[in-house]
Amino acid sequence: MTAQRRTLVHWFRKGLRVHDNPALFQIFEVARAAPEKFYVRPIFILDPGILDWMQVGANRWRFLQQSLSDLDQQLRALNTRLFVVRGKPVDIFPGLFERWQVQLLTYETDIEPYAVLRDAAVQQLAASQGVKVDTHCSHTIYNPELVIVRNLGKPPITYQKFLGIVEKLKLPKVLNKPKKLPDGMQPLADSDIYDYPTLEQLVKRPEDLGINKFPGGESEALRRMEASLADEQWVAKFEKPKTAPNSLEPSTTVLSPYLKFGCLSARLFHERLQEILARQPKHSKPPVSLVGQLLWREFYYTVAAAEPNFDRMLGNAYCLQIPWQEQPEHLEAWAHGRTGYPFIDAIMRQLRQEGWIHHLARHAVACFLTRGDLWISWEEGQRVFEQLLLDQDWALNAGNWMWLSASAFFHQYFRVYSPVAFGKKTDPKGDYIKKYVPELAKYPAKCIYEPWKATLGEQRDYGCVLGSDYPHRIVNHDVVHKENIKRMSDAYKVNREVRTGKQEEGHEEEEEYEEHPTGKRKASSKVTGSKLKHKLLK
DNA sequence: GCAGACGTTGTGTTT
DNA sequence: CAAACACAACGTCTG
Repeated sequence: MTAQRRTLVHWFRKGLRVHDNPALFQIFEVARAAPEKFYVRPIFILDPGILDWMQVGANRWRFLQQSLSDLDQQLRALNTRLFVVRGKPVDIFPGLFERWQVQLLTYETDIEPYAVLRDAAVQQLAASQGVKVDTHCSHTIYNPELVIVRNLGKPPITYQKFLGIVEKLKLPKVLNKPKKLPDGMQPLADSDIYDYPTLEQLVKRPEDLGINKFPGGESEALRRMEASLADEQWVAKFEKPKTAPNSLEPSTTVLSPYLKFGCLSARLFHERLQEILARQPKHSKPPVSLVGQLLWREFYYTVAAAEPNFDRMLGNAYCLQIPWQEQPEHLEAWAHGRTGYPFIDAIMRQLRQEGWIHHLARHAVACFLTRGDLWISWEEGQRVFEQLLLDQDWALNAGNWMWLSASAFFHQYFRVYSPVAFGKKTDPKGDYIKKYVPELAKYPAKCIYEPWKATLGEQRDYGCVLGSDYPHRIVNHDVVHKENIKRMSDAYKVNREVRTGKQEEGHEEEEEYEEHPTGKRKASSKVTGSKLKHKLLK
């Protein structure tokens, strides 16, 4: 072993891939230019600090484990391997920099507040130890910071405005995977302490694991992308609102979990889509097209990059202040698929079992939890999704919850999804319900979406009596959704008054607002300022 | 400052 | 059976 060799480190966080990975690519380029001078160590840090920041359910732990296993395989094919290190980055790096004689550290940038703080601290450590750090923006097609600059310092808050900005930006050059390293660049003396974790090490509650319908990893991501792209007619015609939320097999690509972890490059997927569309003169367009779906992701990343409180109502510049109420029993019923609304319950059970539900299914259950029926804060729903979704993504989860609760980006709060009617359009017989709420399997089409319409005798015949075999509905949608529209109207009025500083005609006593606990997350100092503003709402 | 157009994905009834 | 409309009416952007 040559003692003088310095080490080149690429730090994987998201971006768990070797294709189109500029920060990894850079390490390989530098290494190949002077193979006798360097060792190469691609690392992943199992950071226990992440658990203060977010909840990760068993299915997503498994997805991560599979992604790391695949990543190690990809790297070994390139004549290196994955080095997994356990601990907090700020505790680990000083020792690694020293022991490995690190010369260069590269990583992909991330806009999530936890990552921003973490990375700033690591940058500082690196600087103090003379380690050069290079970062690359490759998780999104467009750099959120650049989009904000091009919109004169503020993120665009409508999709159309966002489109107008990014249409003028140039597209990134998509990279292949790097060429194999020459022999001898892998340090020899490493034991198995850097092996990627086993399933048993990561999944603390194996009883929570559902079927492994969407295995993690770059190989599976690319396979899945190719499968989706194979039917070019389908790609060209794709319109998201026309796909079914309750088909038994997904009606969309299910590439979201792979994009979330960066097993698939959004930039590569975008490029491949553009190639196909160039051959298909008649094709759908954003916001409904497949490219449009990628751009929704970019949109939320851009706005979220400008607001550290993007996942909260308080102190969030984009979020309307709405007096949601704490209702633990209703929340619990919703989260576990026991609302008594079969369509809602089927969706929530599919989510818990499989870790993925269709976008429109998310609409239905999110509307139901918040402005539609239960009047519970979108933050509560966000937390449940955060735990259960394979594709959980900080910016997208928060952004979509604000959208659905009409707290930001979407404002037509009087458009309420019916937990009965919405699903019937694409699954009139209720096959989807029968799969995920099997106790209702014998219910006929005429009442499977509204089992309370069956008489007690019929319920016995169908082998499922409400109140004992399946819950009574916890609210009456026809009644509460109208009350909630009124509440939304009142809340919007108060927000307008705060915004304009004027009181409107016919102003009446406002509902008392009780602050609800925000869980583990500590309120940052930024919250305080807007709490003042929030007081004004009373 | 203001009117009008527009906004990925509502429902239920009428024509 | 698809399209149009009422429902009661939001915020953002543009000219």
